Amino acid sequence: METRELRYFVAVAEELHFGRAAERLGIAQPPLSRAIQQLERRLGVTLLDRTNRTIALTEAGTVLLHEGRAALDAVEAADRRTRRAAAASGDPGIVLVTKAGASSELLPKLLDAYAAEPGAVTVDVLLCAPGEQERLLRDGRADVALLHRPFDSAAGFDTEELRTEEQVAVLPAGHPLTARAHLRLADVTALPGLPMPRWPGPDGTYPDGPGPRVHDHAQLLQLIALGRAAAVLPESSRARLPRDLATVPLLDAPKVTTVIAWPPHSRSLALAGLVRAATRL
Amino acid sequence: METRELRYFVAVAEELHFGRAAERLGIAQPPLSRAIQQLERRLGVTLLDRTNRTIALTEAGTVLLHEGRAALDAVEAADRRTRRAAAASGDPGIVLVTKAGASSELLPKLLDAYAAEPGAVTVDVLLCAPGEQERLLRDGRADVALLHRPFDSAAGFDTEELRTEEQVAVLPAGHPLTARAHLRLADVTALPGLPMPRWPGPDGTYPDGPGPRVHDHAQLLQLIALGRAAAVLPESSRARLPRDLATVPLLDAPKVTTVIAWPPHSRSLALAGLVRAATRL
DNA sequence: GGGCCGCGATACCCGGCGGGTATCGTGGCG
DNA sequence: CGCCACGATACCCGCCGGGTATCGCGGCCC
Repeated sequence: METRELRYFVAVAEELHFGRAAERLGIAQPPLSRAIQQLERRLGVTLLDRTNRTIALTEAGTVLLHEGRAALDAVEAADRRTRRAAAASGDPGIVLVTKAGASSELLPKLLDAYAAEPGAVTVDVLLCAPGEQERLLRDGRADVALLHRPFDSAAGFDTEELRTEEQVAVLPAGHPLTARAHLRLADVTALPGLPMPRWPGPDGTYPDGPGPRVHDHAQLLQLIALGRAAAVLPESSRARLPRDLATVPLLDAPKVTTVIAWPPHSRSLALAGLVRAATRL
Repeated sequence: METRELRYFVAVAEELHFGRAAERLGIAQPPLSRAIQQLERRLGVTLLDRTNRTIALTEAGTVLLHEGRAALDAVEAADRRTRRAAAASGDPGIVLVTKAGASSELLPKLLDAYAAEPGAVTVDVLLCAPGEQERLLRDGRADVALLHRPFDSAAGFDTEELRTEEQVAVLPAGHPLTARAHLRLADVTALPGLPMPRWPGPDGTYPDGPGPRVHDHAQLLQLIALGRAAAVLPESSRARLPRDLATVPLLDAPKVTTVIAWPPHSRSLALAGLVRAATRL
């Protein structure tokens, strides 16, 4: 199976429309139809149910969509990491990715601790939207990530736990609940007029619900300040909250564990040094 | 980057010889030379140092060899799992792989416990040589594995720990040391005339040393019975040892943890059921 | 209910590229 | 010093990936 075939199939499976998929791929529709047919013939498997107007994934097609995405990520990672290894030979810098707005106190400590080690290389920090880190790590744009379980999934990576912390409710300053010494999750998840915001899932779509749609930390904070939302965040994020927001400890929110994660087959000495520095913090 | 190019490069990088690599790939040597040149040009990276008689991997080439193998495994897994999903639609059986000769009491219990669950599907058991399991799991020939840390690496998989056990020394019956109530690692690793056997590494080559080369459990047991080797094995393997072998508890050997492992992006309900059954044992 | 439209499939053509054979250039080694 | 081993180059061919034109068909709107 060639990566070109995989790319084509993933495009069709995601769009469920040959025309749009072809456009996305920058080719015409007929070659795409033929390519998918050839793929099905070579696999000996029906991937799409064509009901002559619309198409749907078969069971096998669903499997190939998932596995194919993972495979394409792996190929892309091979490409990118090879390029980087050649470009930066002499200074094989590390790219660390983390959620924008998170780990605001841990990250500087980690960077300082690692920089003090003998033989430390430069560490580029990449800040990204929540849920994007795993993808960057998988497809080679990053070498190591700070993840926050249980929000982020560390499946498929090697990890070391760095710290565990409680969560707090974040509310507009002056909200009645800010007078309370502590809250329970149920108190904040169903506040009238202050719905919990919705984050996009791994596929880029938003779940249904009343809350405003957000895709980064700054957006979220602004919405809370405007009195349009409430949120539950790890207590370490308190340090970087603007003054017009208030926090209240939560008694029953799940704890958040910060982990450092890297692709399991990494062979980089520099990465090993960074992980060592992290675990010693 | 196409998988064809990756396959070609991996072959050349492993053989370090264009002629042999071409033979292995079933093509002639000139197209292979050209393909590698094209790959290098497209990546903008030198992958091989050609000293006009012999070739060596550059730094970037080493990276591409590792990442490329992983990527090829992922593509192969996509192919195989798709075929299996289509072929066995209706009975999407599970393939479980474990080291031949290990987990001899745990495995039947697990299979029985799972078979008793409602909705259980057939589980095919695949026995393989030590160190092969990870590869089978990665390239889609198996869905789930029983691994034994620290011998097997569970890097890149999701796991659940099932049990932890001590190790014992395995010696020919009648050997003087079998009279002792317990031993230390140092007592058995440097026995005159009874060297520890050598296992092949992930790349198929054997480390240097005096011990005989073995590649499966049965071989190992026969060599011990012949008085040509000693071994250190988990105590659960005692149950299936032939009578002409004796075991002595070890005080300072690392404990062995049996884990059930599966690819992190699995979506199979049947697999989830098997894992649940395993954790309840 | 009929015609139009949207969408996937088919037909056919072309150019590029993957693969083959023949041969060269050049170090290493006997 | 000359042969040999090995990678690179030159050149040719056939296939396949991609394009345009068109068909078949079912839904939908008037």
